[in-house]
Amino acid sequence: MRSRSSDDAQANGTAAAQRLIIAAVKRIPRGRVSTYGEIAQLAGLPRRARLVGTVLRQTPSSARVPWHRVINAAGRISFPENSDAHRLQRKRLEAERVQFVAGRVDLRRYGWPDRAASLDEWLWGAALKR
DNA sequence: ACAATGACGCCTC
DNA sequence: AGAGGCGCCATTG
Repeated sequence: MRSRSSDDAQANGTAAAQRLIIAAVKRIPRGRVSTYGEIAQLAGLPRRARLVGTVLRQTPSSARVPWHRVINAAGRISFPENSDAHRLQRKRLEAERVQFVAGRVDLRRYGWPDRAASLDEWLWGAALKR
């Protein structure tokens, strides 16, 4: 009985971290995106943004994890523009109606969870903005 | 065991 | 706004 419940507490050992990260990514709603850092935060692993990428990289496509909904804090896809991975991710996001403007996704609009940088702007948004 | 790498992020210029 | 520098930290060589 490998009582690894103690590991889970800290989620230091990567096995536990991996589980937590995958679970967080699965929560991202269709048509929305999240960032590596945000997912790490949600998984209870602050400061481990890079680990999120590492875990996703090691996760086989058969796991059916919506990895394409994870982008970087700049609102950009973290794969080289001219790579197949980049094109695939962008294609999948656009298929979910996530819009790209100048190769970038507006996190205020598609970001998940809702990041009301300014509750005021979220409430009054368009109205104030003009 | 040590050094390099990277699906990152934040702070400065 | 964009680019560079540095911190973070698990994985790789």
